[in-house]
Amino acid sequence: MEFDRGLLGGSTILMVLSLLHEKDMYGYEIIKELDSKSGNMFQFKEGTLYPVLHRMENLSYVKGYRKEAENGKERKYYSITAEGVKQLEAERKKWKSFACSVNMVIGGMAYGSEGV
Amino acid sequence: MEFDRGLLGGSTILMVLSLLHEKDMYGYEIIKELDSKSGNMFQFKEGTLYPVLHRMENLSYVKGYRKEAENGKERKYYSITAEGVKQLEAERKKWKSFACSVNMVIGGMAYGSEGV
DNA sequence: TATTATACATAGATAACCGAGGTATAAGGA
DNA sequence: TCCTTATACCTCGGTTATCTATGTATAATA
Repeated sequence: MEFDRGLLGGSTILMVLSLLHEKDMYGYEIIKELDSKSGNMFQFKEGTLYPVLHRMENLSYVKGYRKEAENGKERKYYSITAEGVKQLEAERKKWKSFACSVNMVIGGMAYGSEGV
Repeated sequence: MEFDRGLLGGSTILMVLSLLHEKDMYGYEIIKELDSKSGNMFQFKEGTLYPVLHRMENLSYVKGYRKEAENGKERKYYSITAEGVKQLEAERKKWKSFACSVNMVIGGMAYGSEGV
C-alpha cells in the first residue's frame, strides 16, 4: 500500500462492493482488479482483504460460494446481495460527500457537490 | 462526526495543515473552522483534535505557543513550520492521488488526475 | 530444484479516532 | 443565586482498520 493506512479507511468496502456489483469475483481476483483499476495505487495485502470479505459476509453485504475453476482448483467467489447494493449506494454518497468536504476545507474545487 | 471513523483517516493532518497555512489558530478555533468550512460535515471532537495537534508538534509540522486573548484567557496557538508547509504539499498530492484512484475504481470521473 | 504465482486463512502489532471524563472560566437566563 | 451553555485545554481506554508475518497447498516457470 502506498498510502498511509489512514486514508484507505472506509473506502475499502465501497471499492469492493463496486467491483462485486459488476460481477462475482474471488478474493485473489479482487486484489488484482483493485491494483489494475486504480492504476497500481491500491495493492491490497491478503491479510487486509480476506478479513474484509469475511466482515462483509457477516454484514450480509455479500455471499460467498465455492466454485471449481477450469484447472480443477476450488475458489471462493463472492456475489453482492440486495443488502449490499443498498449499502453500495449509501457508501458512494458518503464518499462523494466526504471528498467534497475535504476539498472545501483544503481549498480544492467542489468536486462531488453535484451528487450530494 | 457524521462519517465512519474510517473515512477521516489520513485527511485530518492535511486539513489542519491547510487551515494553519492561512493563519495561526488555537485548537478550539480549528474545530469550529473545520465545522464551518466543511459545511458542518466535520465536527471534530476535542478528544480527536488535541492529540492530533500534539502529534503534529512532535513531528515538527507545527509549533505551539501560548498567547493571551483580549479577555485575559490564555490560548495555545499553533503556527505551521517550514517542515509543515512541505508536508502540506506532500499530503495534498497524496490526497488528490488517493481520491482519483478511488474514483477510478468505483467508476467516478477522474477527478484529481490533473494534479497527479 | 527453487522460486514465483495462485489461492485461501489467521494472529498479533500498530495506529487512528471517538467517547467519556476531568479542569477551569465567563456569560446568560431562570 | 443557581444552572446551563460556551469557551478552552487535556488524557485514558476502547474500538476498529490495516499491515506484517505466518501457515497451508498447488501449479508453472526458471
